[in-house]
Amino acid sequence: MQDGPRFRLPEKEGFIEQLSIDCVIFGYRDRSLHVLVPKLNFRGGLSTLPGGFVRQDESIDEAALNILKGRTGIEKIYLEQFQVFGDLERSTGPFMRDIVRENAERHGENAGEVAWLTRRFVSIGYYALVNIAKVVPVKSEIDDSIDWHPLEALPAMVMDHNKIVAEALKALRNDLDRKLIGFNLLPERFTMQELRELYETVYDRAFTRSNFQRRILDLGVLERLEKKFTGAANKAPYLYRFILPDQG
Amino acid sequence: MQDGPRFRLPEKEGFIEQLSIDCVIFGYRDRSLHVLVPKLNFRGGLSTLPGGFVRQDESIDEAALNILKGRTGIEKIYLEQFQVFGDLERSTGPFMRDIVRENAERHGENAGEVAWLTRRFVSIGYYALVNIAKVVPVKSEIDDSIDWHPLEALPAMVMDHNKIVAEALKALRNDLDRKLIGFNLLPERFTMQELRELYETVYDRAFTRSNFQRRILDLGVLERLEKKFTGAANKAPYLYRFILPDQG
DNA sequence: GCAAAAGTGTTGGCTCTACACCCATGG
DNA sequence: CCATGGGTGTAGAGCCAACACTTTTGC
Repeated sequence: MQDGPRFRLPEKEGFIEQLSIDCVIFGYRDRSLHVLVPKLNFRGGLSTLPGGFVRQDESIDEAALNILKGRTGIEKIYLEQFQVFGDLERSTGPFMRDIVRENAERHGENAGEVAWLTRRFVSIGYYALVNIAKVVPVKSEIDDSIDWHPLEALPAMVMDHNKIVAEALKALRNDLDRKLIGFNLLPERFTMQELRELYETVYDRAFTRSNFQRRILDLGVLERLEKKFTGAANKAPYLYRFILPDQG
Repeated sequence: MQDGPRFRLPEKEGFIEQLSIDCVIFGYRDRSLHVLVPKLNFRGGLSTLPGGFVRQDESIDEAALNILKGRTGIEKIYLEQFQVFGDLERSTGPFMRDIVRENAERHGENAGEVAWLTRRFVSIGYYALVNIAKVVPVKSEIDDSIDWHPLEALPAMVMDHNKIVAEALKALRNDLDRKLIGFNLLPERFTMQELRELYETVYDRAFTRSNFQRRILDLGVLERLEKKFTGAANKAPYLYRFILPDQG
């Protein structure tokens, strides 16, 4: 993790007002899906999803990508827009107001400059899939820390952010098989067992080893590579790599 | 169709800026999906999707519902948020600028008051399913007319609105079977043939009559009602009605 | 009774699942 | 040569599509 410069809330100019982006960054480790969650350096140490705003000169996808790059250090990242959260009640919590007030106290600045942050926001939800081993989590200027949390043990987050994660998981379950995107959660080369365990984790159920292998290989999107000799007293498994179905 | 009062573009106050909603209203008639599309009363008679903005005191779902009510006269309407359109290029067309200029010319008002409409907009796409027979299309103040257009013969629309319809259709195809929502496009009571023809229209392929009937009835969501005597020299079909799977 | 369309039953093929079997690996 | 885990083959169940057969209706 890196330390950012002195904290400063973003300024109003240059952003679309009352529109935000929240990202659910999924990683996979130890047979658990993990979510990358920063903890704020304000009282209570509240957790929030990594998020941001949309600049006037970038598309919403670019905005999401920039947020994701900034938090993971990864350039090419798989992301999917899955839902917009626009209820009235979602922003009425006291937490943004507290943040703005505390910010003013700390820096002796005019709280009015960032008062726009306390307004109601409509937020576009994106989820991202990353190879957890390649991520170097980067905390932002307003974060105390940023860590991977297993889905089963997420901290309580501000506003509706826990609900956003739940919806992201639904979307992931809906997409994983149809869009063949699971590979984004694994290293470039992986064994069939690793892939199967990933599927079992996402869908929270067992897949018969032999049948899973056949089903996946029949898709024709995996290239078989060399064997992986683990030193264990058993047959060495093959490594596989994902190859795109023709079309560049 | 009704005539609104004298045309006036909406004013900035009270809305979230640079955020809009576009609705793809699907109806079904003559074995074709139709979309309700207004034509603007400005030069060229451009067509656009029914749309609107989000008031500060309403959720995005409420905003979409209000737009839909206003255009169809229907209170209870099935709608689904399916995608956000936020590319930079989408709003760069000249058409909104023309509308604002023409409005100023017509009413001798200060174009600056509605200049906010010429800015970049991020738009939330909703699709709605309605019983076409129950809809009384209502044109807005800036419309010349509003009509149902078969999907195969949509007019060219402004900005990316044709693309929005295409994405709405994809979403509908993805949802129709999974969510059992096709009934929203039909009258309350319908024959199995009508339902099958609807499916054939949406998916643009044939379904074997007998197998379709079995598959649908096995879902256990249809109530069989009285027979429908058409006067034709053949067996009278049953009418069916959709019943919600338990839970109120 | 005949044509037309609705409703029901039956057969065959395809797919998925469970499970058995063989193979490689290192001790 | 044995224990362990990976890869492949096979039989059975379940699902789905095609199609045949029966029933109903009005002339």
